[in-house]
Amino acid sequence: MRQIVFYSMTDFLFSFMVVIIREDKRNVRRKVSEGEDDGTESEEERLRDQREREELEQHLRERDTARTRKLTEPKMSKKEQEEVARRDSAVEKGDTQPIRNFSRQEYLKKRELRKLEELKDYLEDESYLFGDEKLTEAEIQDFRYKKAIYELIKKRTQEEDNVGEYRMPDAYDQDGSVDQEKRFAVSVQRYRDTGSTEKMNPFAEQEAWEDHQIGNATLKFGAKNKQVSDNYEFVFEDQIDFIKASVLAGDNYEDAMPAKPSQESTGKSAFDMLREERKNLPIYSYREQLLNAVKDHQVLIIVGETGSGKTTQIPQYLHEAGYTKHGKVGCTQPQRVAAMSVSARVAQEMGVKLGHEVGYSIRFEDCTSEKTILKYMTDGMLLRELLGEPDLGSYSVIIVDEAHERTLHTDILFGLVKDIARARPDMKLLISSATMDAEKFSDFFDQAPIFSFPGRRYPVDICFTTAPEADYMDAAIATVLTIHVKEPLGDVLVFLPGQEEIEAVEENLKNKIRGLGTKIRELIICPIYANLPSELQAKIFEPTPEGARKVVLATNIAETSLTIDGIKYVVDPGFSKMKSYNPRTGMESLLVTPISKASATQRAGRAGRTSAGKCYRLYTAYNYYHDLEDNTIPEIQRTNLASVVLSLKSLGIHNLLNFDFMDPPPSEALIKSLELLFALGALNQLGELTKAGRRMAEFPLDPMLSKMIVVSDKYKCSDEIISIAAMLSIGPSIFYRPKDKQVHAYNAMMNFHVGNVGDHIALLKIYNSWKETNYSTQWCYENYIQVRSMKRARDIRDQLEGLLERVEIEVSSNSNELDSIRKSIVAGFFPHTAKLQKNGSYRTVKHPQTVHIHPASGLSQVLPRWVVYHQLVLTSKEYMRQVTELKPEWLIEIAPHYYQLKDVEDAASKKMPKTSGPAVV
DNA sequence: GAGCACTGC
Repeated sequence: MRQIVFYSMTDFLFSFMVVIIREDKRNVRRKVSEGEDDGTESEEERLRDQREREELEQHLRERDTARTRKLTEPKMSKKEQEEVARRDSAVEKGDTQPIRNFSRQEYLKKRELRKLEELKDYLEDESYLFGDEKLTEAEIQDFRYKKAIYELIKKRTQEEDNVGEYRMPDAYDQDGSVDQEKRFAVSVQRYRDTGSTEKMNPFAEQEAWEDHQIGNATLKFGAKNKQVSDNYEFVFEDQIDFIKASVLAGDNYEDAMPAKPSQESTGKSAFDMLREERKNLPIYSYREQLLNAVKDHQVLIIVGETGSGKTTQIPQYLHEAGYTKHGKVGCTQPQRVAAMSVSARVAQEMGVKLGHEVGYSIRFEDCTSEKTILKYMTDGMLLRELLGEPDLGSYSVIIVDEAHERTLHTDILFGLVKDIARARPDMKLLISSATMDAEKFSDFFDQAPIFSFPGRRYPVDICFTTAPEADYMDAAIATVLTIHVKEPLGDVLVFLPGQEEIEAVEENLKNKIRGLGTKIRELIICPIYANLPSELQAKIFEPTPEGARKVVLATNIAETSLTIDGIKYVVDPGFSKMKSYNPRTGMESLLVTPISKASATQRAGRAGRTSAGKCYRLYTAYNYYHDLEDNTIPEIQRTNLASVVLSLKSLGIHNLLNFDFMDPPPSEALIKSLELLFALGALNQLGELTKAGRRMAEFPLDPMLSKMIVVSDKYKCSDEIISIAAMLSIGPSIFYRPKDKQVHAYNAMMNFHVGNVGDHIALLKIYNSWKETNYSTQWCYENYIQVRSMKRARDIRDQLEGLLERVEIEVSSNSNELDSIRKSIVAGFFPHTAKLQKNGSYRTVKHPQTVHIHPASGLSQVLPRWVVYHQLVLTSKEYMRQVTELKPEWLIEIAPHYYQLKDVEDAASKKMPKTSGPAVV
C-alpha cells in the first residue's frame, strides 16, 4: 500500500536525485584523483570517468523509465511539467534558490484530491464486498487495497487542513545547511512525544526527507568549489537514510555472561560446570518464587525472553520439587528439532542418558521409556497422545512452551488443556511465551496469574528509514552495501519473502561487489531457504573467515526455525509470504504480506544474540506504528480445518462451533470442514463420528487422503495408495529445478508421465523407481529429485504402513490395475472433480468455478474431459495441482450420495469429440 | 509454461 502512495513522491523527486547522485559520483572521483596529481586528470582517467558517467546515466535512465512505467498515478499537466522543467534547469545552473520555494506540496495535494474524488463513490460503498454479486478473492483483495490507499489519502488531506503547511522546526540553520543531530533529534521526538499517535502528521517524515534531499542539493551545488567532506570513500547510488528510533533493550546484558565453558581453563568436571552454568541463567534467581507460584496456582502464564533458560530449567525445577512423583512433566515445542535438542541438553544437565529419565517424542521417533519423567515433545505429538489418553492421566504437569508462536496445534491444545485442567485439579498447567500477548493468554485461562522474568539479550538499535522505499529489494541491497562499507565487522542477516527474491538479490549483490573490486573487504553471500538442498544450507553455519563479512539471505526460516550465531546486523524489509485459505472456494494462496510488529521484533532480536547489534528496517516508523498489525494472524484462522475437525470429533467434542478457541476460526471454515467430513462418510447426519471416521482419524493426514487409504482396502491396492498418499503429503518440494538446468529437470520429470497416466500414478512411479534403486541418492540427482523429500516420503510411508495394521487393512498390491488405484483416489477426492470446458479451462462440478490444470502437471497439455485433483491453488490463475483422469460414471458408482446422474449426464449427451484436447468451436 | 514462506502429525 505504502509503496504506491509514496511512489509518486519518490519518483517526483527522482529527477533531483539523479543530479545529486551524479554529482556525488563526480566528487568522489575528483577527490580520489586530486589527492594523487593535484587535480589534473590524465587523459586515461578522463576517459574512464566519462565512460563511467555514461554507464551510470544509462543505468539511471533505464531505471527511471522502469519506474515511470510502474507508476499508476495521473500524470502531471502540461503546465505543471513546464514548471518542473523550469525548476530543473535552475538546478542545472546551480541556482538552487527556487527549489525551496517550489510548492511541491500544493501540487501533490491537488493531485491526491483528484484521486480521492475518483475513488470516492466506489470505495465508500462496502456492498461490493457483501452484495449479491460475490467478488472473487482477488477482487476483494484489490478492493481492500484501494480502500486502504483511499483512507490514507483522506486522512492526510484532512490532517493537512488542520496542520497547515509542514515545517521542520529548528532543524535548519539560517544558511540552509542541515544540522544532522538536531534533525534526528526532532525526528525521534516525533515518535516519543505524540501521546495520541493519531495526531501525527503521517507524511511528516516523507516531507522531512524531501526537505533533507533538497537541502542536500543546495549544499552540494552551492558548494561546488568548496571542500567536500572527507568521511566517505564510496557512494552508492541508492544510499538510504536511517534514523535510530528505538533500542530493543537487552535485559541484564551487562551482567556477566557466563564465559563459554572451556574445559581446559577449569579443573572441574563437565557435570559440575553444567551445574554452575545453570546457576548463571537469569531464571535461577526466580526459582523459589516460581515454585511457590506453581504451588499456589493451577494455571500459570510464564513470560520470559528467549535465552532465559525457561525451556530447560523449569521442568528440572519441577522435578526437583517433587512434581514427578505422581506423573510425568510434559513440555511441548512447536518444532521437532527443538524437542530433540532441548531434551538432549536437559539429559546432560541432569547426568542421565537421553531416553531414560529425560526423553523426547516426535513423529517417526519416540525416544522415551517407562522411566521417563521429563518428556519433551512436539505439540502435534501431544495432540496425538490425547487421542489415546483424553485426560492426560499420566502427566502431573503440562507445559505449553513457545505459546506465542500460535501454531495450529498449540491453539487446539489451548482449548483442550484448559478443559482438562478444570476436570483435573491435581494437574498443573504452565503456558510459556515470549513477552507478547501475555494478558491475552491470562484472559483465556480464567485470569491465570502471569509470572515474568527477564531474559538475557544484548541491546539492538532499531533504525527506520526516513522515507518509504519504493523497491524493498533495491533498498536491501543498498543497505547491505552501506553496512559493509561503513559498519564494523559482523555478519548481516537479510529477511526476504521467498526463494525468487533471494536469488535475485544474491545475483545483484554479486554484480555490485564485482564492480567495487578489491577496495572493500570480502563479502560472503549465503542464501538459505527450506527448499535449498541441505548441503548448501550448511554453508551459513561455517564460521566467517577473518576480515570478511557474511551476508545471510534468508526467508522466514531464520525468524524462528534456525538461529545463526554471529549475526550483528539485521536488514528487515518488512515482508513475508503468508498462506491464506479461502474456505468458500477451497483455494489456497501464498501472498507477500507486510509482517506484524511481533515478527518485526522477533527479527530485530536476531541481531542481539551474541553481541549488541543493529536492525535496519526498510520502512518508516510511521509505517511500523500505523500500518503493521500487532500480531500475525494465527494459523488456525487461515488454514483448512478438515483434519483438525476430524481430530476434535474423535476426541469426543461434538459442538465445534462452541469449542473454546482462543481465536475462533471463521465459522464458515468449520462448517465447510464438517460438510466435507459428512460427504466422506466420517460423520453421520447427527455429526457423530462413524466407524470409517474413526479409522480415518488414525492417520496423521488430511481426511481426504485418509479416506483414500481406508477405501483402498476394497480395491486391493493399499500398497500403492499409501505410497501415493505419502508422496502427496510432502507437497510440491519433490522436484529440484536449478535455474540453469530447467530443461533437463523438466524432461526428467516428464519421463514419469509417459502414457499420460496422471500425476498421482506418476508420483507412484517415482517412488517405486527410487525404491528399486535401493533408495539411491545418485538416482535422485540424475532425475532432479530432492533426496530429502523422498526420505521424508519413505518415513511417512513406513508410518502409514504401520497404521494400516492398526485399522485392520491388509497390505495388498495390484499394480497392474491402474483403474482400481484411480478409483481409490476418486473415493477420497470425489468432491474435487472438474470437467473440461470448450475453451480448454475446467469447471468444478459441485461448486462451479473456473479452474485450470497447473502447468507443472503431466496432463496440462492433454486436457482429459474429467479430472480429479488434489488441491486448488490461487497464484496467477486458479490452478489444480496433481490431476488424474477419471470416468464420470465412477462418481455415481463411488459417491452416489454426492453426485446425481444430472451432474454427469450432460457430458454423455453432449457429443464431445472422443480425442483428448479442447474441442474447437 | 508457471513458481514453491514455514512448521507439524
